[in-house]
Amino acid sequence: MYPLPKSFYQQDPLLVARELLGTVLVRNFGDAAEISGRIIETEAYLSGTDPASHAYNGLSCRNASLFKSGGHLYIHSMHGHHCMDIVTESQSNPTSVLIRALEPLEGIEVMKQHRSQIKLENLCSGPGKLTQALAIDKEFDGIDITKPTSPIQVYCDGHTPKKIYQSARIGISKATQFPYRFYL
DNA sequence: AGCTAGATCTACT
DNA sequence: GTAGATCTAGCTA
Repeated sequence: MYPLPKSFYQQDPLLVARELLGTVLVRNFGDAAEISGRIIETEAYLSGTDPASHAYNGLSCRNASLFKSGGHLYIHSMHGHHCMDIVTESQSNPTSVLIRALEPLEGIEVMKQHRSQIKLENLCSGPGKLTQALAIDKEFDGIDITKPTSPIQVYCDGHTPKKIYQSARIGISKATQFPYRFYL
């Protein structure tokens, strides 16, 4: 069980999206409480050629975190929910990986409280659901998750996925043909 | 100040 | 599977 290093995130988002599957996302509250879940669904967003990316129309106030280096978070709100991206590559390449779904591991009772839901499969099975379950909001936009003090970390625990599926991305209106979604 | 788009969720059928 | 609720940033006037 070791945290993924900064160099891991500074690679191609398509590779990072695939390799993140099966790793463990940990939400640390500073005290004993901890929530974690295994990443089971991701999507890659590219720069330049990808009209679906929030970076496509250039730098603005809301997407500034996308223009940081790999290993930072990009949190954006929409439809009354928050979505969480991990930024990939470097400042000159505003790419990222959207975390779409987790399999709950630790802190399931706390997740249920955050979500007002009791069914396990409803806790983290969507980008807006998992941010709510882990109590992630705009406060976390732009933080560096490779720092040991970060309240959000991603660990590799040696788990290797059996089979990785790939398909078109979900919930977008542009560039829907690119198969940049990965899931277990 | 008003309008729209947007990487969604829930409850219901 | 579908409809309706939901919030915010960014744009236009």
